Amino acid sequence: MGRPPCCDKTNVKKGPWTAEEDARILSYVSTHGLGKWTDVPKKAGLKRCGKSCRLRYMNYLRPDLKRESFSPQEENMIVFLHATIGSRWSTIAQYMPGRTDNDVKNYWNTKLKKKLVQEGIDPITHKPISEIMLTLGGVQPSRTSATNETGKNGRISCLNRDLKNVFMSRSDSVLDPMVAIQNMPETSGYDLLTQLQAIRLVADVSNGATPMPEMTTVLSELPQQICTSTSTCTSTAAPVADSTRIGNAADDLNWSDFLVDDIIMCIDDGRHKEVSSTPSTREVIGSSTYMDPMPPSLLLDRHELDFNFDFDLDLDFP
DNA sequence: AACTGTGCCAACCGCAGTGCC
DNA sequence: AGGCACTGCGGTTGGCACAGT
Repeated sequence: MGRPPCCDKTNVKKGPWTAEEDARILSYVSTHGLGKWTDVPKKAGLKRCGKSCRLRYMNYLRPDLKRESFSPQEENMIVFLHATIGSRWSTIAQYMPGRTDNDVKNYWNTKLKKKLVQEGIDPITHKPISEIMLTLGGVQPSRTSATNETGKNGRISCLNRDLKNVFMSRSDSVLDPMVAIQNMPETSGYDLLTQLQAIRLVADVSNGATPMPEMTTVLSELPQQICTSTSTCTSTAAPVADSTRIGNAADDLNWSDFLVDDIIMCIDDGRHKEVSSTPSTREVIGSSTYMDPMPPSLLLDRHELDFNFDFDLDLDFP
């Protein structure tokens, strides 16, 4: 037996909203505030489902919504967060003031996905498409085919290949994340551990977890130029991590920086356990195998570790 | 001008999570 | 503990606008 309908479907209007209906919702919200959406149709005199009212307000009528198109910084932000936490649009939207989950989702589906494919990156796994082809059936993509697939000039594929070579030539780093960390070159701005902690914090917050006090301390100790406090978020969405934060330096990023590699390593009581990176990010992040010192989701490959996490992480917590 | 294809975005739908009784 | 109501999320769809033929 299925779930009962949330409202009387036969007596509910569907389709585009009229200006009058919008005005009624705005009037209702200004008087009664947010919440109790099931009461809204009755009290506002609308023949709409409560869910529909909520959606209309949150996605269209909210006063803090941005109308302009997505900036390159926002694009980079979405790609990065998608690579980190998967298609958790509402979480991603929380890091983008003025954007709704629907906005982000639509933008991803209509623009970013295609853009990544054009760059030779699989939008689901964030791996190079050529690499996936190798995995699926051992097809060795030729230079020409790689060129054709990227739709451009294979620039990204070549870059990935080159990075891969560096990566593979340093198997010691690959096999032991701690060795990898020790072998890491100095990254500009602040150290790798801090970067990883910052990534973990983002993942934790996105996973609904309350950040450990020491994590927020870590962030508070980040260099001033990175953690510029420009928070002016006006979003009504709750745990708002405002801002401009990841913005600034995202300009310098290339989307290949967000590539996820084949193998990530778990530390298991000192033993190394190889796990596939293919399960969805949701599974990884939500996994009970989440363990210290570094959770699987944060055992990023060399590419990502080299990634200069030069975001403006200015996170506000409730 | 008419038709077709494509892109985009608002809205819908079904399900999961949560809190209350 | 279990049922119910409500809220929120993510996937999908409908339809409009525009470009191309």
